[in-house]
Amino acid sequence: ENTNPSSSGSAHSATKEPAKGAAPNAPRTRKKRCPYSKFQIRELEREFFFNVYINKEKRLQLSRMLNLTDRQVKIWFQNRRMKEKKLSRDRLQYFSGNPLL
Amino acid sequence: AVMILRSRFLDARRKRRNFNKQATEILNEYFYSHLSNPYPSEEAKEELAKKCGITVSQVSNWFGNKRIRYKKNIGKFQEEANIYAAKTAVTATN
DNA sequence: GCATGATAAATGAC
DNA sequence: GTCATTTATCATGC
Repeated sequence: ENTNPSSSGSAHSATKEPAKGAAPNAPRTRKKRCPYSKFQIRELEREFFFNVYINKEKRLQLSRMLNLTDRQVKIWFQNRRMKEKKLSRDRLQYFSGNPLL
Repeated sequence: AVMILRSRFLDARRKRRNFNKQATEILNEYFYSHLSNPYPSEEAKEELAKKCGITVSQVSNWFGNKRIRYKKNIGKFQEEANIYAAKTAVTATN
């Protein structure tokens, strides 16, 4: 259910989207947000369960397996850590501010 | 009982509810009276959250959505912009 | 049928 | 690295 746009002809183009060498005035178009597939999420979550911080090696391995760039996996773990922190904050606020139990 | 509360908490997003009119009023007042820089500080967010009866995260979400949706279609918000501009102008003169 | 609140990718400040 | 944010997308309200 996820046709990755990064696989435009080659799945091994390592980590960059804008060509830096040629164009000096690069408009630097922001990469469009593309939701990840269920399979990609499952694998990312699985690794996140084992360690919130991922190694560089495992990161490269995961990125190849999921057809994502190394940068995308890194960003995903950063956002996932922020999500976990927010969930903890909301949990705390929810269970402390209300007279339940 | 705890499980019910917990499950309801976990998918709280799935069942979003609109803010009451008073809260939206307060948020819009702040937004249009700071239209040149609609970025409330952390303290301002906490105060808005308290006055609106919502969380700080909800205040951040509201301003994030409001900023981009306003920027994307200023014309659509022109009417309510004038309303709140007049409202804040009245309160400023009083 | 869009308006609206919350979340998911992606960027940039620091 | 964290973290506020931008942006698109999701899910719901009405």
